[in-house]
Amino acid sequence: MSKSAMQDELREALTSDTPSAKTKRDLIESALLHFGREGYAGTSTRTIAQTAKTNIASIAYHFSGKAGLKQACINFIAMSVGDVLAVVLNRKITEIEHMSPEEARAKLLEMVDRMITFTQTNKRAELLMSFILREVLHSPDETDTLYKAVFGPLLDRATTLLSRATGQPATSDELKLATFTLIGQLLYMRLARPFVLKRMEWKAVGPEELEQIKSVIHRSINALLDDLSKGKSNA
Amino acid sequence: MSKSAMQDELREALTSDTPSAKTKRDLIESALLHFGREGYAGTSTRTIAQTAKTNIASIAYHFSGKAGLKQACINFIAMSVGDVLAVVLNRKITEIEHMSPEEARAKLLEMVDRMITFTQTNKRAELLMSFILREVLHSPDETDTLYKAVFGPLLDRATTLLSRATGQPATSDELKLATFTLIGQLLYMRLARPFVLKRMEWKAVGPEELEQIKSVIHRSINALLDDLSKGKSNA
DNA sequence: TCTATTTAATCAATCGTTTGATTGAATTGT
DNA sequence: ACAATTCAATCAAACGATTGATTAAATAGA
Repeated sequence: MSKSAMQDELREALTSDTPSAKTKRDLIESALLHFGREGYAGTSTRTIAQTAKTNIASIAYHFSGKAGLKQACINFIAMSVGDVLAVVLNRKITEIEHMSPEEARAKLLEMVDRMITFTQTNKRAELLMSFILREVLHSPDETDTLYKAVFGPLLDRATTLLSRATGQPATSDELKLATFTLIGQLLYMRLARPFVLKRMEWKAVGPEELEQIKSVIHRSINALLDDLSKGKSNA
Repeated sequence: MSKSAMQDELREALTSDTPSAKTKRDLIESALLHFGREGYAGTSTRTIAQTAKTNIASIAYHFSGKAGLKQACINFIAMSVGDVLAVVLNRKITEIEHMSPEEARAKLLEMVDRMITFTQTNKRAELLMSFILREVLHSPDETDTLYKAVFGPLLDRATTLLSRATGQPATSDELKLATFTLIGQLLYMRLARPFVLKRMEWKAVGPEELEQIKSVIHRSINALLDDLSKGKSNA
């Protein structure tokens, strides 16, 4: 079964209004919450079932065990984040390739903006990021689903925009690596939030703080884009 | 008891050659390994004791339980990483404040270089980063020890260098936030290694790949420094 | 009715911790 | 100086609690 077919099946299984679909949804929702907060090993099936207001045996019945429920969570994340990315990256790569440098830069910054807003303000984003990060930390060799459904397309679009905005070939190693520094900045700003709050003497990240973060990352990315564009003529 | 006093005590307790010191060292070493790999909840005291080649009861005896051993690991990290930083950041802040912009930029890049090499190549660094990240993810409100002993001093030095290199005041929010984007780039490049390897079609990060990473991050940071320096005259 | 789903109860296994016994090296008393 | 005692340290064994999984009976939906 192909990746997208699996996600379509999952989507249908979760969006229908059969009683079984609701139980599945509740279980995934609950598992996502607890896995993200306490980690996989730190979460008991009883806790998951209790939050989902269902019986422990439901986990085995619907997902054939705790491990299956985790995999369902991964698929769910791949699906839902894929939806978010579909909005952000609604343009196909071929469209991007015909953009002017200015247009591409604006699009890239808009995409970065959305990602910052999502990571910094969305409550569910916190759980998703925790879940993904724990998965990468614990099973770095089993991140294929997440890469193919989330990070692969994201990196593809970002690198292509970066290429259009700077005039550098999208195939160059430097540009592909630069994409990581670009995304790394904004993701780290969320991961290290406890340290950011301490350092900036903030109590929380509200609208004002969000704008400050956006401003700094914009400036950093614009500087990098300018420099990479210069490199075009230098090369 | 002050933080440094606690760490001095810990250092003495671990470096002496009494039988108890060796057992403590072995237990912390083992716990660091397993906590970093499988997480706190995912690691059993039996596994820890087995790797440390001692009895399970030793954990309760020396650290009054699993939780105490985790705290000892945190203190150990704060101590050892503090030592690493002491070498990297051997200059006092007052010395930095008398550097020329060129000198400060060179020092900043040298510091970034060391951090990249450490995070990308040091085997222990992988465990430390995993441990720290899991801690930040799971107990964001209990990261005081790590902040005060590791990230606080690091951010202080980096921001001061950034200030000298750009002419911007070290107290400005923009500069303090820029420090996070700076450090975030290189840390993320290590955290997201599974994705970096997939994207770059690398099998591992060897000397050549390390140089490519350094080159890109150097370029990104230099671009940011140039831009922030321009901002001095613009403001 | 007949299948799909939920439920309470129970399973063996593993969890962190505690126990009491044992060791050998200090410390004490004479 | 030497036996008596105390002490820190380690050990195997067992504790009650909790884990993920499973069962068979009860319930719900078509």
